[in-house]
Parts: sequence; C-alpha cells; structure tokens
Amino acid sequence: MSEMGDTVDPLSLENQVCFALAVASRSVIGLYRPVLEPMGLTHPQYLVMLALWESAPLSVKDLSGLLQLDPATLSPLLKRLEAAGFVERRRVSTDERSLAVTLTDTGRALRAEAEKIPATIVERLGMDVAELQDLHKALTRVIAAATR
Amino acid sequence: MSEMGDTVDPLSLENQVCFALAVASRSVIGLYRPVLEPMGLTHPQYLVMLALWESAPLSVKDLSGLLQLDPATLSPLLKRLEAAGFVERRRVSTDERSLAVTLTDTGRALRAEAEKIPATIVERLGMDVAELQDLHKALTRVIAAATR
DNA sequence: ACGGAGTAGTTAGTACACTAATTGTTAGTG
DNA sequence: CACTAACAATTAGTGTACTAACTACTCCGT
Repeated sequence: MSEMGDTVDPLSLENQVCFALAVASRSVIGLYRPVLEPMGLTHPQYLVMLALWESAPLSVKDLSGLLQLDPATLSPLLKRLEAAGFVERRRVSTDERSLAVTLTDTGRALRAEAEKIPATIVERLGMDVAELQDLHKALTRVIAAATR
Repeated sequence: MSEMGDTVDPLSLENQVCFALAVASRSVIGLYRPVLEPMGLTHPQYLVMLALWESAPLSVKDLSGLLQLDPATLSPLLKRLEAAGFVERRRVSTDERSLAVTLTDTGRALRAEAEKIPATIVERLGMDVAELQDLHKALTRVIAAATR
C-alpha cells in the first residue's frame, strides 16, 4: 500500500544528515564569531585554549588527540596563538621531538573573559539546555560510530 | 544537597556542543572522502551536485541560499566543478548579473554513481536509520535557532 | 655502539569558508 | 532621462583542514 508520499529521495539535499551536520556546525560556530573576535580568537583557537585551560601543558600530539585535528592543522594555529601572546611553545628537554604548549599569563587571564561565553551562546541560541544535552549525546554517538 | 559530582565545568571541552558539532561534522565528512574521491568530488562539491541534480539550473545566489554558503566560497568551487567537466557556467541573458549553473551530460551521468552513496555511508556508520532521523531533526532545530 | 624502525612536528600543496572590497548590471527615483 | 542605490558575482586576504613528503630525534636489537 505504498503511496507517492511515502517515497523519499535518498539524494535530496534536505535528507542528508551530513549536510545538516555541516550547516549546523558552521551556523553555531558563526554564533561564536562576534563573541570570540573581540577576544582575538577564532573558534578552533578557542577550542585549543579550552583544552589548555583544562590541562596545560599539552603536546601537539595531545592536542591532536583531544581535538581530533591533524598535527599539520595545529602547527600553524599554535604559532598564531603564540604570536598573539596567549601561548608558549618549547621543546621538551627529555624528548626533543615533543613540543610543550603552555599558557602565558595573558593566556591564563583570558579564561576569565571566556567564562561568560557558554551562557551567551546558549542565550543567543534560545534552546532548552535539556535539548542541547540530548543533541550532545546524539553527536557523541555519531562521533563514536564515524571514528570507529 | 549538591555534591562535587554535580558541578559541571561550563568551559570543559567535553561539555561543548560546538565542539561535538565540529568533530561530528568533520568525522562524517571524512567517511565520505574515500567514496567521493574516486568520483572526483569533495564533500562541498557533492552537496552542490545534489542541489543541481534536484533542480538545475541554479544561480550562485540560489546555491548560496540552499547550501548556506557564501557566494565567495561557491565562486571558485564552481569553477573547479566546471574544470572537472560536471557543470557549465553561463550568464543569464535576461539578467547579465546572474550566473546560470547547469549540468553537463557527464555531470548528469554522475548521479547514477552517487545513488549508492547514502546506503554506503549509513552502512559504514552502522547506526539505526531511526536514530539518524532523530539526529537530523535535532540538527534542523539547531540550524533554525542559530540562523534566526 | 650503531643502524634502522618508529615517532613528533613541520612544510608544501590543494580546497574550503569567511569578511571586505571591487566590478559590472539592473532598477528605482527625482 | 540621469543618477544613484541595490544587487550578483568575483577577487583579495586570512585562517582552517586534509594528504603527502620531510626533518629531527628516540629507541630497540644486535
């Protein structure tokens, strides 16, 4: 008893989860832009700072694992963070291959600024915190499935 | 009666929805890469092709609206699609400002190849279709909230 | 002690993605 | 009709993001 209305085009743009993911990611990051820009950070740089505020020092490899980003992406990003004065890069004396990324005083101080950000974003999104938590759970499952 | 375990750090990396979104988006797009690469497409190019298969011709402005991408991003992308032979770009005679992007025979033929992709990806993800539909709905709500 | 395998980061090259400025075209108003 | 505001697309410039190739260092086994 299938009718016309039941048939779905698997190639239609609006049915693509990958498309929804890409647009949602770009849109939400766009919400951060006006908040981060006055602080002198891009969104990926903000994520690096979050990681460092949580547990500095970290090596490029550590950050790569935490943020799921290629070392080749992080390398120039970290140089820009260093140029901005938020971070220091120093080779580890016990293993000269490894790079210890640490926070400067300025970088540490920036955390106080950043503390307002999550609430600001949630407010601008205007969504229930519960709904966001559900979404976060769903995204975590997708990440697990995709990186398996 | 709040305990230590109840307190959440709003700046911890793992609590960030924006981070989960970014990683999920990159991870899922990464799943498409080995499938699209032999077809000669990147993921954004694939999305443009989806839009065109659905309703060519489209102007840059149309595509910009549909894909939520800046015209400045699409302009070079479309040139690459033209160079690859999938697409043609021609000014509209009734309005010389507008660019009509149409499919070539090769571009149209590519659709048959692409028809296998959604099933392949869902299979590689190994997630329930129902769960993906729920996620899609949640993402649509976020997009609506973020682009309001 | 040393030579090769493996590891950590960087560099090169391609392709998005955004903002701001530019070019060319159309349309609206005095 | 002229002229200006609005519009469509492109270009320039910065910053991700990926793969592949490369450098420098460590570790392991003989």
